[in-house]
Amino acid sequence: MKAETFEQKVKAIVSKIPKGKVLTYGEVALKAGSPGAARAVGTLMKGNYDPTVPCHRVVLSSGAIGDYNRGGSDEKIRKLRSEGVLGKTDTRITWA
DNA sequence: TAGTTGACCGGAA
DNA sequence: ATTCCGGCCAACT
Repeated sequence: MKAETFEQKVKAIVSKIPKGKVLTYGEVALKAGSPGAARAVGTLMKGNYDPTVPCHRVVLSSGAIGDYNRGGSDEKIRKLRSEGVLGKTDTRITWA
């Protein structure tokens, strides 16, 4: 076995996020095997973004968007609206 | 090895 | 409703 870093695990999980859906950092961390490591997830993202990892589909559990290494929250929101996750004027995630 | 940092989370004032 | 605080985890220096 090899000791994979969270970076590898998180990347695999985030890349598995279906289109039109978003996960929170806490959810990703939970699936990564470490519940509560939401900060660690963000830490890895900011230093390791990948074209195969739609990190723009990862948002804060509070409903906020969070930051983005590719154009700020504005670009991130814009992508989420393109996915249909956010409304045309919505800038926050809304769960049922 | 230990210390610091950070795209967070949740509760309290 | 907004703002402040502490806590959690992993990576970086």
